[in-house]
Amino acid sequence: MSAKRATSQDVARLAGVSRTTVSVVLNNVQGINISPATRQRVIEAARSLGYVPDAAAQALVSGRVRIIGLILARYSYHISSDAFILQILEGLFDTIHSNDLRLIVDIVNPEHQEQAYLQLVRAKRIDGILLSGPLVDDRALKALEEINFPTVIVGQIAKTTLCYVDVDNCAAAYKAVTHLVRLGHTRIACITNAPPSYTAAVDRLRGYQQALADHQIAFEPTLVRYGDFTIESGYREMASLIEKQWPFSAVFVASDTLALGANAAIQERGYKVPADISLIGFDDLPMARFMEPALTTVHLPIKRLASEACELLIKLMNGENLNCSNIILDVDLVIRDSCGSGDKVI
Amino acid sequence: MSAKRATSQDVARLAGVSRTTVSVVLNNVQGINISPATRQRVIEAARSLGYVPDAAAQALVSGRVRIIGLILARYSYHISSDAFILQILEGLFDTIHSNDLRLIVDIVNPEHQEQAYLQLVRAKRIDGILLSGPLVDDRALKALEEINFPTVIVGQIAKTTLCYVDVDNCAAAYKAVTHLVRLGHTRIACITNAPPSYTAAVDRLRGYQQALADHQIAFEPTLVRYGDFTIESGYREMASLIEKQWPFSAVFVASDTLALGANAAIQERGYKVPADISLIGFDDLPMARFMEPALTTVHLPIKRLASEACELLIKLMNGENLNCSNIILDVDLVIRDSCGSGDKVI
DNA sequence: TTGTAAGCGTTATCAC
DNA sequence: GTGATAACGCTTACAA
Repeated sequence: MSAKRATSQDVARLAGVSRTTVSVVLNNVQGINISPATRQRVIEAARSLGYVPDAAAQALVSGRVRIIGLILARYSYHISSDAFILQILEGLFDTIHSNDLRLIVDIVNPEHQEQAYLQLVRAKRIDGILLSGPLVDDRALKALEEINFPTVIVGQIAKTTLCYVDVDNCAAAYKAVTHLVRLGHTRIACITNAPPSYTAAVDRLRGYQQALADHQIAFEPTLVRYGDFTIESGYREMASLIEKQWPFSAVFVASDTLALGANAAIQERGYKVPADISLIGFDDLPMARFMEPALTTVHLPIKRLASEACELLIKLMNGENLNCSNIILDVDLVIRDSCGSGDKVI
Repeated sequence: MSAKRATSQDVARLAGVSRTTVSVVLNNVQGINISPATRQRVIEAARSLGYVPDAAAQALVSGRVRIIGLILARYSYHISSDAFILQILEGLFDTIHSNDLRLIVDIVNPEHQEQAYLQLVRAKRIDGILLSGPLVDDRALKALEEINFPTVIVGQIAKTTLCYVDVDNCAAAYKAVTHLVRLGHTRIACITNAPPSYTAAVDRLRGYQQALADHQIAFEPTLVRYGDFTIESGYREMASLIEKQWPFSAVFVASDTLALGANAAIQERGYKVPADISLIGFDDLPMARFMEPALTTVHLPIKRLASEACELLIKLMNGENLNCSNIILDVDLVIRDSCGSGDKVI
């Protein structure tokens, strides 16, 4: 009884009409007049049978599955400390739900994503794709472009004609470092969020360098370190920075996640933040305000980034041809307690 | 050209065989002998055409979609600070991938989850369901039980015959609080991870009380506070605890997320951890080791919880009828720097 | 060994 | 206004 699902046939039978009528009524097809009585009977029958159309059958005939793919390009062992993902999810669900869509989430290794998510597209498992994370040159992406598959990138990526939604990483980093400079710091180290193969990392580093240059501070290559998305890398690179004994009084860490690790490295070595070393982050994750000390950082509107991306994608899926209408969101500096004056150098 | 997907018909034509043969070869159907030459030709044709079977068509005929649903019962504004979710995801993907499955993620409001995820089941969008989070009494869950739909709960839930995978929350909390007692603390406060309507919260509180009782420490209702999953609630309840001036020297916070907030509340009020107040958490999230001070906590094997749950679910989906074979994983105390001796009471 | 034909549950096109 | 009928792309008895 519960075992056998009701089909539109069953509904039709119960309502005493044909399957066509059931479909027309339930999908609210315009331009066809169904008598209110019949309409009512069908709706009633559908409800009493607990009828829900079979998604596969609908997909087969309509060509659309009403599922969006969220592809996270991440090393799988990174995801558990990547709070970014959570904000994307939170930003996505409202839009997803209000459009009666579903979300398939998958993770692909940034190094060999070949085919990985293309398979979803080829099997017609998704109608559109949201790509997040450090995507470098990628053949699969090229394929998406070629077949003109609805795709939006959350973040950025070198040379592509695909839509993206992002912040201006360079400008954001510039803001952060300028804040440090204004506080009087002249020896400012930098720990990137990721290796230099990732555009976001490069852009943030560029913002750092530009801020330095615009304030007549010489760029010291020895003061920059490359992180790799993890808290651990923030800890490790900060420790290395301290050990090398190059004098500096502040650090721009291009990710709050790494800043958490950096903060621990500093304090475990007996230095105080911000008295000895000023620390500025990037992202403004929920935990930033609760770090000890509360982290000064650049606020990224990640949830909005995600929902804007999703809405853009939906337009694309509806066939609107907005070629490459990218969206760049603004960022704000959030000043808390991790930055002090730059009159002392360790 | 790229526009039109190849169908099994196309492959058959190119290989000079029938669609049946294509299906048999590509699905590696046993018991049917196909000449190696033919087999090779089919495979070759499929590759050269970039043929991937249409998932909807396969689903329609096979009755299975090869998709698992991960349902997160959360208030949407909680998810961005719920690092738990990330660990679940990380734990899931390996199993998902190696079984050629996909994952639909959805979030439902714990208060009215009616129908929300049942719709996925009814529309046959998923073959099995993984439920995480604070699930209270729930009609939809009853429905799943009735139709015997493959379901595994990550966590626990009152009165259900559904499978679950969890830790012994009570025992884990007992371990944490006993650690505090052994350190000499006798005035131990408690902040739960969630309101008392959630089983995990109640179990952890019970462990706390039991540890107290077993060590002849009187239970003080005024020393317990209820959190609500968020960092903010940890901060708020800790602040309230301090304000009330009830003497205590240690706090058991039944969630690392809340412990982060609690830690900030303590330090912002000029108290030191652990010199003035000892703090012990629950979960051992990746960030716990990097808190200032590094947080002593109970390690929950969340990734394993997730992968075990997934494997159990796969068995269920394969029709193995292991009725209610629950799995309870062990937890370990992780001693770091947030607990000191209990000889002082604030 | 390979091919033919039926059917999965919808939606959509037309006559009626 | 409503109801047959044909797709959609695949798997699988069954026949050759």
